[in-house]
Amino acid sequence: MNPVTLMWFRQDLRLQDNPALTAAISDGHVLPIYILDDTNAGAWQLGAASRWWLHHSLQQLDKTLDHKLWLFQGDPQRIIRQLISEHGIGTVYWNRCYEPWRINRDKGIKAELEKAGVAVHSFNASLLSEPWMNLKQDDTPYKVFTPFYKKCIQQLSDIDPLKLDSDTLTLIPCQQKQGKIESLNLLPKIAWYKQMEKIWSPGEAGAHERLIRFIQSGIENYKTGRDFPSLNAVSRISPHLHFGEISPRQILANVAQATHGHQIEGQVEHYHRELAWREFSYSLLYHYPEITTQNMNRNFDRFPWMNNAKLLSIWQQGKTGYPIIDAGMRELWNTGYMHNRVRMIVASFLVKNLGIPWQRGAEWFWDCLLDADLANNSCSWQWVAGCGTDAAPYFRIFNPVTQSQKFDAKGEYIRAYVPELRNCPDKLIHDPGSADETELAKHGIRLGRDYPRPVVDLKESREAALNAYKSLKE
DNA sequence: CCTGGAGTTGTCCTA
DNA sequence: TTAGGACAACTCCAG
Repeated sequence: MNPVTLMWFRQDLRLQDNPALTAAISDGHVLPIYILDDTNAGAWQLGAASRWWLHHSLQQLDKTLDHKLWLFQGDPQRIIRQLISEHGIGTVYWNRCYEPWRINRDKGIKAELEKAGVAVHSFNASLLSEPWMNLKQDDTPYKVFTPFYKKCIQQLSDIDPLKLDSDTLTLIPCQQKQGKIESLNLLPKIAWYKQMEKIWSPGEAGAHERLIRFIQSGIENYKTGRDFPSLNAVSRISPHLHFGEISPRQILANVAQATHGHQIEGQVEHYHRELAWREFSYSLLYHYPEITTQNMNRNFDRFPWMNNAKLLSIWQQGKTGYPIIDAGMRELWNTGYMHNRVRMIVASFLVKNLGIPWQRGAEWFWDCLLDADLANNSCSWQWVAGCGTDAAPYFRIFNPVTQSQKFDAKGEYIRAYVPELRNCPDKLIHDPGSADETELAKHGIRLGRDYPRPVVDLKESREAALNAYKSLKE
């Protein structure tokens, strides 16, 4: 009789290019499980949007596993211990995760299992190179992106994804009660996700469809197009990537194959850089786990933040009176996503114009983003706030009106998410707060009633931010 | 250890 | 209208 092996799915909800699964199959009959772990996650339990995604992603995974995915909720150590004793499992397989709390948890589980004579095999399924592999010559981690990127590219040799022949897959069928995704209660009571259902297709198949769409139209204009939120020039693959429905290796291989001979190396290179940013964030998180809450640059610990709860709430709701900000925040709320350019603008606004600590922004994104990812979220917020290692200089403060004129000149993005400005002419749409009120009235907009007045003065708040940063030096 | 060059994404003012 | 420089210094990284 074949031995039973345990395949523990985590952030790798796919069958193809899944090293742990491939290894588990070659070793015996596979018992595939997923565990919703709210026990060990602390402050980083899955946000509401991520739960919606996970629900559907698990549904898809279960389908491709012939409805044999076992689902659990609770502390994985206890659950796995019990499974091993009930099913005589000799080996456990998983792909590595890199969040500090998951690393600690997994270490504990591995230690217990090995002590009990159960073998544990873990693999890299979600990064191009392990965080402890891509180091400087002196074996310390990189703190600056560009040299990290150069090294990262040099090390890329083998990007051939693993192929899985599903005929070789022999799965242990689960009992009725362990097969119900509904029992995980991942969906909210109020169905605010209707919009998301229209836009997104969680799961492995959806991930590949999304990538194909990007390769067919998007990547050929990626380098410049990626800055314009109304264009479809970005991949929108981040939530798929976060849940491991597709691997960076698969992305690279598919992009390379599809663009070969198309003479768009410059565009492809820029896309590679974005994947490398993800690697960089994971490297930073691994080597400096405190970055999820603490300033990398500790000088910022003395920063005179305002902590205005009312302003935070106005920002969250997208009612700041600056249309590009409000459009971004409403895109986030309604679709679980925000275009990268707009993420930078709204983040700069929160931290520098509203004077609110980056952690508050990171928490909101964590709850609202379908692609909420601890490494990317923490590093990106620190970058914007200027307290990261390789951060934007402090005097680089985005002006939401200038950015809007530059990257959404015709207001298409704004109109898509701020319906009350739909009839506002291009000339006024970027900054209705300083427009002539009789002029606005002609287009049916009364400030303070149809659309909010600006919550802060850009010039004043910019000055205040610059002074606050200066005060760090004293 | 020393040295020189470089560092994702901007804005504003002046000439 | 447009182009160029100031904004600050500091740390990182490779040679």
